Amino acid sequence: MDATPDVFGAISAPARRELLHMLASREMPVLEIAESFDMTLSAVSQHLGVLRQAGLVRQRKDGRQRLYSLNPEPLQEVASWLSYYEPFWTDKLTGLGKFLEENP
Amino acid sequence: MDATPDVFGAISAPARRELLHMLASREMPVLEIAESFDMTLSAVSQHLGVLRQAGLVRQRKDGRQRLYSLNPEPLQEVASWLSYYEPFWTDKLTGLGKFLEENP
DNA sequence: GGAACATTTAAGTAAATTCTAAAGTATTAT
DNA sequence: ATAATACTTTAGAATTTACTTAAATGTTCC
Repeated sequence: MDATPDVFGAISAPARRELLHMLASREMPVLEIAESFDMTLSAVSQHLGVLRQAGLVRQRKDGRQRLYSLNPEPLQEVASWLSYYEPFWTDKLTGLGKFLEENP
Repeated sequence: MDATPDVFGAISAPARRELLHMLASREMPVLEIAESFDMTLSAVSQHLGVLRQAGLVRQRKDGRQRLYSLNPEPLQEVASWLSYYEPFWTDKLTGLGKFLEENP
């Protein structure tokens, strides 16, 4: 029950990144998702909960199943954070960065 | 002493993201870095250690100081992970994604 | 040499994370 | 109504994390 929707924290666990990757292909119920994982259904459900809190997945009720699907929007926060650093490695390749660093 | 250089884990802590941001401007010794943080010098040093294990910062000895600098290359792993999801949110905006989802 | 400085490492603690097993809640089937 | 299914939630153990304080290491200054 964490009120903070921490995207960076949510994607820090490899298992959760795998979950996102699975859900990128299509909407899926928990049982089907859990088949691919070497952990309890309960553990998978808990991971999905974390992703949900971060807004990275959506849940939809369909009978007794809960269908989960990817909601990639919050990843934009990561993308925009990263975009700040992108020039650093592209510049390293072009040599421009070195020039700018030496001429502030 | 974790042997795994986990970039995602390294950037998951807000304090460490701040550290990276600081070091993006220039090389700095630990004391100067720590001034901006509301924690012990020791804590900062430990965070820098985590970043170093992930390869995100470089350390250089200069007299009794250790000068830290940004090494953004490992962030490319995050960038390439993210690039997989980028089409999802751009497509949402253009409407192309919806079409592709509906016509698999 | 010894004191002051810059930093790391060690030791300990509190809190958060990740899991399991078991119990609880809906929903469907008989 | 009962039983089975699909899932969530709770409770608890084991591990990891994020700190603090204190001791240890290396470097410069006198």
